[in-house]
Amino acid sequence: MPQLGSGGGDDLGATDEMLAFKDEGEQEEKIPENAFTERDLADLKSSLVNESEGSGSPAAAADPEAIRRVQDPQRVYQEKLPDHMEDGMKHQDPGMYKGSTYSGYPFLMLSDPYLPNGSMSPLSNKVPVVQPSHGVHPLTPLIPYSNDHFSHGSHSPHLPADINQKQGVHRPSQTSDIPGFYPLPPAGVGQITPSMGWQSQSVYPLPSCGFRQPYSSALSAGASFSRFTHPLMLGSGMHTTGIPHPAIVPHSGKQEMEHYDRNMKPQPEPKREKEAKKPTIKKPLNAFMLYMKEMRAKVIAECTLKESAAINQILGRRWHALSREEQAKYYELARKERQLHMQLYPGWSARDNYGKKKRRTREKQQDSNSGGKRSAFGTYKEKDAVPAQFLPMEVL
DNA sequence: GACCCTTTGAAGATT
DNA sequence: AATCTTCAAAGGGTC
Repeated sequence: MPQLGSGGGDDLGATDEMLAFKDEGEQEEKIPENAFTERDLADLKSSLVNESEGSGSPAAAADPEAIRRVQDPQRVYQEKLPDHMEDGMKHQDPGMYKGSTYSGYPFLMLSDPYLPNGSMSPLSNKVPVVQPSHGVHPLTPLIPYSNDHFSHGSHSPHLPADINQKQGVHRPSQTSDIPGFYPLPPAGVGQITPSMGWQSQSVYPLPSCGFRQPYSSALSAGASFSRFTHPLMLGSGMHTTGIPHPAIVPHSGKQEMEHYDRNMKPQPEPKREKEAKKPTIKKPLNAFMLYMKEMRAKVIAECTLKESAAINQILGRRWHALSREEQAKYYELARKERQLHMQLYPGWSARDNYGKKKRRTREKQQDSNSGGKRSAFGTYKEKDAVPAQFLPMEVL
């Protein structure tokens, strides 16, 4: 999705987090989900086979999602508000955050599957967002340092006070803000209404992918938990500060190890020291990645698919089918994720991981890119895939 | 075993 | 400033 005036340079990457929500009275734009999810798999499979479908493909033109999008030109994904506006919206738009219970960062309210005894929070059953049906919270990666390391002390559900000192890299503008990043709402965790949980919403009321078997949340939950392999649980992903973080990837052999401090010059190391290399710090997950992580198990269960490429296509469509409110939640989670990432690894840059994934066929990627920059039209590689009459003015 | 595929978003790099 | 490139997750498939 193209960023509109992303401009980087934001204090904490706050340019992405909020979508421009239009009038409150807007008709619920959630498409009849089943109408297109029923076709997800069929469409996907056919499209996978006929990957080079023409731009005028009837299937593409008839895609309800596309129609929905183009019929709602005011839904401009890339329109995002700065933080202060976002915050303003939060307060001014109780409907968006469902009764102002969203004033705090949800992950502070998470039940903690990593409790020493493995038990869930007694509140978990009240907070769907905390305990998704399939057990993978979009902020799952945040859990480890949210509870274990943020709950110590009454004031700081955040970072150890000396973290930046240890890092040796300072971002004064951030550090001063740290205490305000994850304010616990006065209401506390117990007052989160189920309505705020997108899991509780009937986003996918019917099984998708054309499969009739109902989605089994129990199965999904079990599957999710069983497949859940968090770095913390694996005993790795420990930050140098002692804070475990999922972004820290232990030396697995696949990726090179690199010190997270890019200010340090890479030094030729003896082979024997390779084993002691520090883990790679991964990029924080963006909103869509969080959404994928959350919903993947569900799609797999619904569609009995395992191929990630196919699943991701479905998820991409579903992502666009989400209401702005629902997407906004993920943008917010992603923003918090980035904030926390920046606090934990002040010297880290996405650049640090450049070159760690070797691309075998750059030409393909260039081709795909040249086919049209990715846009709010998602999987449509060319806008012509959508009849012109459905295209927003800005696209025409 | 490493990379591809596939998605969107963020951020760095390049033009 | 606009555009391009890379990586983040995931797991079956491919080489």
